[in-house]
Amino acid sequence: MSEKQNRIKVEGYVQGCCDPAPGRIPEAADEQVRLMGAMSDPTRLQIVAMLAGQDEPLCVCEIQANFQLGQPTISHHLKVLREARLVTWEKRGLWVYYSLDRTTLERAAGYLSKLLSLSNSPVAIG
Amino acid sequence: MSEKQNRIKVEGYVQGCCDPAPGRIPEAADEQVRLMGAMSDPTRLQIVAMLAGQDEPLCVCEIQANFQLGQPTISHHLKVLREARLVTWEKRGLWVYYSLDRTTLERAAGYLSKLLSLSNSPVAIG
DNA sequence: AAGATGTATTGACGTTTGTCAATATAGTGT
DNA sequence: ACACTATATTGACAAACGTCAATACATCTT
Repeated sequence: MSEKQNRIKVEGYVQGCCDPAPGRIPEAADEQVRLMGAMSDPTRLQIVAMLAGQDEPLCVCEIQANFQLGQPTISHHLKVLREARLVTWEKRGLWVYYSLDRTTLERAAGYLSKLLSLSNSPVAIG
Repeated sequence: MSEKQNRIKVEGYVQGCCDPAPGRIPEAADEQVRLMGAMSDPTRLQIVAMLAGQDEPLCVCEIQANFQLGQPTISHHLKVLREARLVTWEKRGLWVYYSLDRTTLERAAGYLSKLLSLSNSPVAIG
């Protein structure tokens, strides 16, 4: 009554050795997957970090000047960040200015923190 | 003396319209890119979330039972999480048990939080 | 109206990624 | 020794991704 031995045989061959879900499956966290994906490229994460360190928005060429990448590539990365809602943009004349969408980054940071706090809550001691 | 007009012409054609780095470029955050990459797949993020909600480690088959994916695919995702040091593993008899490496997840959460706190510090009000 | 400039879009191409089927490895029980 | 089981590894393949060159679009200047 202690060891793991709940294998289930169906019609002679093994269907699966263990029960599916332990506790509960946390929701799929669909948005979080997209956020992590948006930040999983070195260029994009650095753009996010650049914008995070800034009070004023940055125009595309200012951003581009920090990388050895062509302008279309930077534009592409900015589009990914835009679609993930990690940045907002605003057109002023010829220039387009990007800034960090802090509420979105807060959701990402908050999600990871929530995961960390899921199971180190002080449980029953008796 | 106010508008953006610092284009630099070199030998007749434009070299770049803007100065490269504003403030400072935050370090490349190499590990963070790998962490985000490891969590940018729905299956892997859900595995992380599952482990986060658990006090006891989970064996591979328990994890697999929550997905409609083959065993080699789950094994592959676990390998990615292992290499990112987001999980630790331990072999007990036939089974391999995985648990969350909280210190790594803390670094990821901490990094995002640090980005958020970069520029909303109370600055000069005069 | 015409040229120049900042940015976005398109299309192409090589690389990486997620998945599976097949196989290998290691431990268990008979 | 042999069958069985849990997990990892390998190889293949299609889909997604990062990058660039070329082009389009929008705005400014003259």
